[in-house]
Amino acid sequence: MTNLFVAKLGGHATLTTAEIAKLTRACQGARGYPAGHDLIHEGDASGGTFVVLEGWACRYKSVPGGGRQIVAFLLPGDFGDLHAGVLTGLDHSIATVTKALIATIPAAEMDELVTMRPAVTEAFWWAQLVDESILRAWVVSMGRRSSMERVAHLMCELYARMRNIGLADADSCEMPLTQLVLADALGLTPVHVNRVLRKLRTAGIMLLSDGVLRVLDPAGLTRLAGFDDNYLHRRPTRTA
Amino acid sequence: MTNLFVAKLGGHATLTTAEIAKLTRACQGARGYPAGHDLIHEGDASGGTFVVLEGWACRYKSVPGGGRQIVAFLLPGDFGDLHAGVLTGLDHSIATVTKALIATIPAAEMDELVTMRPAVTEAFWWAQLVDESILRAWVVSMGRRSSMERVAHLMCELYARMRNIGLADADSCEMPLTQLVLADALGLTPVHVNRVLRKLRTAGIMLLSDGVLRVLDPAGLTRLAGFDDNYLHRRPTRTA
DNA sequence: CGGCTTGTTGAAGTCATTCAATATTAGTGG
DNA sequence: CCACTAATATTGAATGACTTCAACAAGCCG
Repeated sequence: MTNLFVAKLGGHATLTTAEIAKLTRACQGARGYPAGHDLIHEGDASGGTFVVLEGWACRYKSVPGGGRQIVAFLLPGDFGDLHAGVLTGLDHSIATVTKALIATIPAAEMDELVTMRPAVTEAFWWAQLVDESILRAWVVSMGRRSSMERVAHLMCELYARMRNIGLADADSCEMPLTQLVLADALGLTPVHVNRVLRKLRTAGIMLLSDGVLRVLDPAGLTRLAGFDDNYLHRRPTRTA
Repeated sequence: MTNLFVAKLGGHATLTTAEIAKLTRACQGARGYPAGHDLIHEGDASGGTFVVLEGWACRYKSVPGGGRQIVAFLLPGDFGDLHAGVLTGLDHSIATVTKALIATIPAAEMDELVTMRPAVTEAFWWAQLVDESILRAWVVSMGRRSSMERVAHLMCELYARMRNIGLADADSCEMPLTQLVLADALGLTPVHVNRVLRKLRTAGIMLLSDGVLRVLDPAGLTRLAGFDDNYLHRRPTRTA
């Protein structure tokens, strides 16, 4: 199986064979974790960068009162904080969502990769900017979309991202999110997520069950969500 | 008056005199704009970077149906997208909130600044990461806080940021936001913003009027908001 | 098998929206 | 400087979206 981390970066900058080798090697020490496992916790000093090789993870912030708000999903090929060496402490936590295979790149090695190789630097910049762009889309969803539109939009985002890394079929993909996790991500209650999913199901728009998303009416889903994938910035400026 | 853009970057990396001069010079061609003026619009190819020297600006995304969601406020010293040359098109718009003095740095010049000078690069990285961190805090606010907590949290954020750039008094600062703009930022209706502000006023917690925020009960406001300023990452890692 | 997590549904309540009307302020032109 | 107009602020009443509380079903793991 190809390394999706390297593939992702390589898709947005022309990497030399040496750079590819270096990035691949940095992922050698990957380790498996169970679902729901905290990789790093809010307040910790950041000791490195996590790269998700298989499975899903998420960033989240705890809220006074006991709950949490998920602020991003990390899919295979995505990585955690590059904050290492730049910011003081982590302002959020990272946890696995499913059983996952995670590589940990030490801060020093990461620094070297990011600093020394212009192509790699650019690829990281790109990834960082896309992350921020997704975050802006989340704010829009939370602020201006109804619960149904919000669910639809998240499904569109995740399906598009899965497709970008070759992990989606024509009208379905893995979506290993419990309704509780969805609620944590969407700013809704699990109960309401359940009701919204039922509505989407009975409306013949989409179906989420057993960790699989099936899109029954792609055009309808996109329209409902008000989804436009341009914010995922698929294509790089310079043609490889 | 000092250039807050240069001051901000200088606060997080040790800049040489030459670098300071270069950054300052890049802001020479500043221009005034009226309030509510679009500096760049969603979908445009990004032609440079905006630096806010005086006044306030915001990033926003339009939503199908006519409204908009503000996703960030740009205070004096803040700058718009560094996306130039990395991403395809802009996924959001930038507009002035008040009458503002804005410098426009051409993409080429920006590239040179960002790429050639390690200290400047690092400062930009830092600023970018803080922006993202603020965005995460917004998602948490929208997802998990009541309208009153949300207003309180935004006031805390903006007051803290104003203080960081030396534009706040002990218990008050400029806050040139209409209730309509606040509503666009908080994902609420203007009517409800009005009611929340009244509640905060009659509770003796804070007072927002005539473009000025007066914090009557700092501890109470912070507690209500669940505000912890560590996500603004005030201090850099390397001691200057 | 038994316990735990996840999913499902109903009924009641709350928070924020919507609609609508009026007051206040600010900006503009005579 | 005043009159006029538009933008902003304020308040009430009714509606609606989502939450809360509660109960139960279904699947999964040890």
